[in-house]
Amino acid sequence: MKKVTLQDVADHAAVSKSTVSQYLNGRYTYMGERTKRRIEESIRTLQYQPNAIARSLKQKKTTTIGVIMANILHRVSTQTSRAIEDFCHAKGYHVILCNADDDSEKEKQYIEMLKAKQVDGFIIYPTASNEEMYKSLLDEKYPVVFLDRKVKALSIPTLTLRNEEAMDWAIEHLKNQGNESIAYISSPLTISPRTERYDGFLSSMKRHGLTIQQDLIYTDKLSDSTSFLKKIFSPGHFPDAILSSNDRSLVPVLDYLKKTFKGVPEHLSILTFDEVEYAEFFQPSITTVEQPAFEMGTKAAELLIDQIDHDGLQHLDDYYFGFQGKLNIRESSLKRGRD
Amino acid sequence: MKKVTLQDVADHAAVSKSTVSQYLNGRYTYMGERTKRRIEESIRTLQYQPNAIARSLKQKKTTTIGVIMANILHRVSTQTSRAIEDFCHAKGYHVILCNADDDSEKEKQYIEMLKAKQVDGFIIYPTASNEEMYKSLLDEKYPVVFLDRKVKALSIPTLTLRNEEAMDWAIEHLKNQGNESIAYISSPLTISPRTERYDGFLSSMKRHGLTIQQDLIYTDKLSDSTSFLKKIFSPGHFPDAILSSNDRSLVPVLDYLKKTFKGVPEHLSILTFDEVEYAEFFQPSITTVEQPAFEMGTKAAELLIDQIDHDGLQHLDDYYFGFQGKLNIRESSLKRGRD
DNA sequence: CTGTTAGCGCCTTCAA
DNA sequence: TTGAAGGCGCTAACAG
Repeated sequence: MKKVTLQDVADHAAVSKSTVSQYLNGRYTYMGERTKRRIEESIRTLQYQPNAIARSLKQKKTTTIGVIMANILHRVSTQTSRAIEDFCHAKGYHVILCNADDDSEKEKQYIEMLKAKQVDGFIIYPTASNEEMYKSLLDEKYPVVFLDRKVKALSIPTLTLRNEEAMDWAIEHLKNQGNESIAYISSPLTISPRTERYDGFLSSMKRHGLTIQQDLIYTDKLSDSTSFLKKIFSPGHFPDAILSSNDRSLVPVLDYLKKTFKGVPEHLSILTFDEVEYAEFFQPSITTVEQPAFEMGTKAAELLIDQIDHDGLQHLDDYYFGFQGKLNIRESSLKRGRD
Repeated sequence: MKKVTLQDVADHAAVSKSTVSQYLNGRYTYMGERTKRRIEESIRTLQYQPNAIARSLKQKKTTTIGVIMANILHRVSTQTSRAIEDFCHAKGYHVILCNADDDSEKEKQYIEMLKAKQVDGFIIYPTASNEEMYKSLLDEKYPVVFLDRKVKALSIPTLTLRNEEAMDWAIEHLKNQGNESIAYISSPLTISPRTERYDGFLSSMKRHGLTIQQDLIYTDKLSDSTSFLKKIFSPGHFPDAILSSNDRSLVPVLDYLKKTFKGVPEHLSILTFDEVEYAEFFQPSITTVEQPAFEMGTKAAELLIDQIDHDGLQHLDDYYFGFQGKLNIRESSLKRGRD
């Protein structure tokens, strides 16, 4: 079954290719009612479907964008990508999703491939070490939006959670609930959300007059965190609370507590960044700082498509868009849950 | 900054376009060492990047596949899509992800758009009512693979969990733990996994000599399930166990139990289809039937790309691929957890 | 109001 | 071993 082309339709309707093309692109202005009808019918009977590739070649526009994220398996990424897809679909764009796993080589490779595919723009969760690549994208006038992480000194719209602010609320809440010594667990401080949260933790602790205890702080590979947990959760050391910098770093904590204490001790508060699915159903339910993932994804797509449609990056007064976190206060951090 | 084309490279290297094209496609066989080197250098200095769109137009191949799923927010879909993406990336393919939300109109629209974009094949979570569309895909020789749901009477490779088998294991396990009266909750029986599980439930109950109590069975919109839950979880009615047909239908159950009993009563077993994130950390931890999502995604991609590469659907002896579920036995279904 | 023409950037015979 | 020419399917002037 051969593909039917514009030419076929033109033949069938006894008009020329360009007339059909006009019709397809809604340039009816000067078209005879009869021609129009004939074309319409030919299209229907031949089951003609335009070839978007050919059109793209001509128009230098693919109505496709590339999204390069760290890992779709992360809940936040999933939600963000869904929001992006929804927005794009509404605007007639398609989304090619790539998982770079925070590997800058892989990221680079993906960007190259997507450029070859002539995508109209990029939404990227930038890795730490690919500034060159990003700069070249800018040089080539590719519309780009960054999500979740900041890359300093590039005029690229960037959307992130306002980490310091959210951290401050978290600390304040913990303090209000009577927690004095607060432990902190995070993956290595390689990307901006982690450093921002960590810095925010330190400064907020200070601001609230709480003592920062270095031996209650862990910022290294989670797979090696057991001895840290063992140390801080031993008699005499027990912190009042533990603050986890994202949903992944919560896992070893819960794991350890479950194994060692058959649950969360009454006198321990838990709070984590990132919303956890079914957090309400934990015992105790877990207090979280939730990112507005849908909002952020939608906004990212909107900014990108804006750039694409006004072809070229428009100058923005501010390239940074901070989003407010939401503190979901649940049992795990409430004083009254524990006396 | 104009895009540099094959022509530019040819000019720069003082050869013709076709020679450069040869070079790009690895047809070195008869190429002079010097020409080769000149081309190499020109490409480098001009930073030439081939235009995949132009190539696609000529070759009628986009190395892009379309994936149409119900909803990426579902954990299983996320995992499957990640597996698909990984496999495709390894094979040099790109993935366009679409969320049809089990809406056959939306699905149709997506398929049309992806056809226009000339994707090389489809992986689809078919909705109930789009047989026409699927048939036309087959007629047009599009490689297609179905995931998770069966559409009868179409020769399309289909991958699903072996629902009846998994259900049988679940029932057997529950029975072994001393559960006699088992409640069942499911969304409306619109797609094959739901009907298969439901049918499996009925027949397995029978086979194990357990009484099926109609008033303990709910197969309707989850948003309306409260009165059902209220009824079965009232004194005198309480079932020994409740079996949830997927992760979504577990939510109202946990929700109700949490609100009403401040947790899961000692004497109630819970078992759900679909793995639940952090299920181990629930109190009690939840017993689940896990789908091998990665395996299924990988296999789906493999089957599809196989079809694409051997262009045209190859005849298979059997178009059905059943995958074994994994029963993750945790506290929520263990007798000893409760006496 | 409609047809002719000339590409978009690349690949692919076929000659040279 | 390399080049010239034609065409993939569509769009966009410019004529007519």
